[in-house]
Amino acid sequence: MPELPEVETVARTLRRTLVGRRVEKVVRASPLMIERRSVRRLVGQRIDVVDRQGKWMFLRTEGNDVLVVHLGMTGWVGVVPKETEVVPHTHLRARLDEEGQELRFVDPRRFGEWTVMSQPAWEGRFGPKNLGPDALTCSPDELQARLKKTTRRIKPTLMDQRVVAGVGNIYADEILYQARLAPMRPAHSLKRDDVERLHAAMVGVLAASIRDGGTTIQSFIGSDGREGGFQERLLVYGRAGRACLVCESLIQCSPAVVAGRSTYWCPGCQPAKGRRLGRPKARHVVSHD
DNA sequence: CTTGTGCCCTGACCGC
DNA sequence: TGCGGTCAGGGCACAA
Repeated sequence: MPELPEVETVARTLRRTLVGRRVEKVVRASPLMIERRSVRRLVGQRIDVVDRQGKWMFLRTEGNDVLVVHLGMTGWVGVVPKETEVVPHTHLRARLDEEGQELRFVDPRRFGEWTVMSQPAWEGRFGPKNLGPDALTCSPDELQARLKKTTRRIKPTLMDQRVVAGVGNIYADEILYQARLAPMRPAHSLKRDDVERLHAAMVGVLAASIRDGGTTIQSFIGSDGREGGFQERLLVYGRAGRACLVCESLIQCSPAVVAGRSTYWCPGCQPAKGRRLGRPKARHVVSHD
């Protein structure tokens, strides 16, 4: 469930609590998720930088290695006092040079990733061919150029991390709703003003969620132990059968738009291609300020 | 190229 | 109270 805003929330906490510290000793590393060679490469290294691109975190060490962290669905990473209770599914405990502090990685579902690799290996795996520009900093022009190249529907395209990095199922629905675009519209059919609305909605929704510390639906907890607040501002996700807050049409839910993934949208505000949009409403994009 | 399916995995939830 | 079934979904492999 962590998407860009949740990962950014975690990254900001790690910049405060982990950057500049050295991993002195790994107390425990579960072979279920963490390779021995990753542990070997990490021990003795200082974490210098926490980068984030989309849902991926890249922690650079002084030895020019990269600790790749993905939270998957249920991942949690953070720095805690070593006495802190060890919760189930804690896959890594590492002692830091800061007295009594421990770096921990927890992931019940094990959809996450925790790998230490060399810089060249990192470049091979996360080059521009494999991971698109971060959704927060992708320009409207770049977004349009990327959407133009494919006949796929806009929702799966937006969720394709090679196209733009950071948007998952929940935010895709919120973004398309605010942009008044039907999720099944072919990506290459979007006109300039469609893309401009899409870009504004994408940046607006993601930034608003970051300000709220992310969305906590089932499980997301920040590195500082706090839940997010954006779940209270979701306008379509999870609202199937309820009235649209703008036009009062019933919110639809279908798993058919993206294979196996639930998709929520408003048939009134997000008409399929061919139907004209209704009278534009100045306040359609709900302000999160 | 596209779409669909299934897998990984656990916990929350629902109906009986 | 308990038990089995279903669902959730990020990323990926694979088939059509």
